[in-house]
Amino acid sequence: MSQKEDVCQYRLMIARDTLEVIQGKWRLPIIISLTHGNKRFGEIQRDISDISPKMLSQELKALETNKIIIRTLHDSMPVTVEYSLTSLGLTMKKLLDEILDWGVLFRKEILEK
Amino acid sequence: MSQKEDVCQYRLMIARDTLEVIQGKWRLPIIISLTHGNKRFGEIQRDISDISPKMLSQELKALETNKIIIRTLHDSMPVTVEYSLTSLGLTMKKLLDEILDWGVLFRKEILEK
DNA sequence: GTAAGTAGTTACCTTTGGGTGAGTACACTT
DNA sequence: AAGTGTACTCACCCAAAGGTAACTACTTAC
Repeated sequence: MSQKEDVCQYRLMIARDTLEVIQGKWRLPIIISLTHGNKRFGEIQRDISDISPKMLSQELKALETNKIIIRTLHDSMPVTVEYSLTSLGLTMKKLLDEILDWGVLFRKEILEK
Repeated sequence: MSQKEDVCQYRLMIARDTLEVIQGKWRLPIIISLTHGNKRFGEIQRDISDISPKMLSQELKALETNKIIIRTLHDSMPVTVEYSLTSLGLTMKKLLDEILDWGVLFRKEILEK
């Protein structure tokens, strides 16, 4: 196999790793919501108005497993839970920016034509 | 609603636009394959060895609809079809690079620990 | 004691995404 | 005339993703 093909194969493998983390309808929205500050369960739900508590709970767990976010329990009077990005989660900032920049471009090129 | 919340809502909307284009198991791999040069149907299939012709055909059509790739028919002796990135497809380069960079980081941080 | 807000869970159902295997249509080779 | 390579398509099936509605458990406010 040529070196060029090797590079392509390597990139395809890496892309699958990233995809495993961000795949699905809700994970990127949840991460984006958390880039705007640490949030409680209900606050994320209000940001993403059409997500059900089931999906939110499920996807938060998956993101926690992948060490993208962290769940903190506050033993205040009404027990509250705070979700925040981990240092690994924060490294997605550039990736998120590119997704948003491209989305703007796509909207300009396609959706508005 | 505060201005900060408006920004968050706007980003969530844009992210959905991008997601619509790249969502699924195969679209990013196909696009990545095409960043390594224009390819024929069979060549993409060889790059992504576990994709079925059905899925490849289906996803190529979706990417063509979104103006990410273009299908060119060559009336050579055995009729061949060449797929290539459009100018819009080429604008995904930075996004793809971030996905790959982050995948490398993720592999280092999680998969290798 | 009733309501409202916290953060979820559970069961059930539908939809979609994707897999499998076979078949098609055309041309070129032998 | 049989086989090979190109680029698919079609029918069928299953599992995963996601939606819906109801319910839980705890606390504070009224």
